[in-house]
Amino acid sequence: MNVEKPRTRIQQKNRERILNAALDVFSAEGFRGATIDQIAIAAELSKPNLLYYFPSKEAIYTEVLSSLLTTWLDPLQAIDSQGDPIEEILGYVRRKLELSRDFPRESRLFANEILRGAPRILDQIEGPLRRMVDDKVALFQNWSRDGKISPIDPFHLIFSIWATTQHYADFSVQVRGILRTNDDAHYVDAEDFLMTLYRATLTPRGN
Amino acid sequence: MNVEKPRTRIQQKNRERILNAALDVFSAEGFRGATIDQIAIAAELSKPNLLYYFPSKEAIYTEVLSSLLTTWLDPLQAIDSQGDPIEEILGYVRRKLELSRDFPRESRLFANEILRGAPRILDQIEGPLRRMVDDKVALFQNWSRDGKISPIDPFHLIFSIWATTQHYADFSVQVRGILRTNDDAHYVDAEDFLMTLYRATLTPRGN
DNA sequence: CGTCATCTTGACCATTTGGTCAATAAATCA
DNA sequence: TGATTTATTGACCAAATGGTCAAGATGACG
Repeated sequence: MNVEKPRTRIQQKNRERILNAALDVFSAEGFRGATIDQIAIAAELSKPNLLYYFPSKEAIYTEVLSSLLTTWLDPLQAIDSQGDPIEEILGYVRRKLELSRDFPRESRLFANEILRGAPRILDQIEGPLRRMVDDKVALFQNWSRDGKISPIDPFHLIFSIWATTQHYADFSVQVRGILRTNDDAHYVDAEDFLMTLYRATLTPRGN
Repeated sequence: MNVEKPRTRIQQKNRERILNAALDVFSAEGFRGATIDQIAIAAELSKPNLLYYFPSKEAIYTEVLSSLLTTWLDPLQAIDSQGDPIEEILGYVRRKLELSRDFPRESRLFANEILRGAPRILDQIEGPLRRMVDDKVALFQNWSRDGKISPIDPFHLIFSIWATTQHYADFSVQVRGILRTNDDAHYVDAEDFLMTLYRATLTPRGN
């Protein structure tokens, strides 16, 4: 998967610094809002030096974005068709929420890209992601048919999970402003709430 | 409320055109990504002419943003403490979803502003919005105490409603990419799903 | 140490972009 | 109609920004 070839350890180190700094800046300012200078400063390199490692701002951005994508979509794949339906789905919600808590920069960068119309990852969405969603949708429908979970629309179930979990990263300013908090303590309550929300919805009537 | 004083009808018309064009461009490109030229072209005016009506890009942006804000937060206020608890909350969800469908530009502009850290509306969030949320949270707690709705965390309930409804506007590219759709037909299914989701969660056990 | 490859940077360039201004055109109105 | 106010624009400017380049510094290695 990782086709990179960081020949020297200096290259290794500086590429990492740049990509990390770029994630900081891009996630906070968006692609257009970010400047090479900001990234260079954050990476503690001069601008021409940064451009020695990457040919352009665009190249840095696409590398950050694509390196993020797999990690970001992984939890969905991890849903096990052999496991207990409700626990599998709740586990997915939990993992997505953890992702929001632990990787908010990635979440915001992704959100920003989608907001802008996903110009660079639309094929990823209409390709691999769509296939994986279709796969899980079929699984959910089987679970519904077998009475393991309530008969709800599986597409919108997935959308709602994405929405509710990513909200805590993407809209964290609003969440914190309303809860009057600066730390991540509210993630505990968020998890409780989401577990209740989805358990209530997924548990078939008669249980 | 509207303290504007559009003296002539030309001013009236052109200010409207500019604000509408600005909403188009800002919601699609974000503040930094948008250029005065783009807005001017969209409004079919020359750039200096546009700057005859508004002193700066910033001024256009803040006017668009603030004119949006009241409309955006209104539905929350409309929740009636005298109505049927579950129907009131479901009605709120429905109205928020309609807002996403009918005013996606506004939703995306708002989302973008929050993503960037809400630099221009943080006081609105920590002021009026927070007060309104606190008010409704207290109401929900009363309903919970009286057994009218399930005992769930009212803050996170509100967050989840914001998240699930705005998702359809803010992430519409992703939603459409996965559903293979270009129109708004999926909003019907979305509404069904959300009604089921929140009814299942809010209905107290024993009903 | 000497040589070669890698790394770093100050100076520079072209384009984009927010914004100004003086001059002109179009309304408005006495 | 003529005078005055309002609206419009081409030309222009300064700053910001993405990117280049030649020259020098630093490492790797026999």
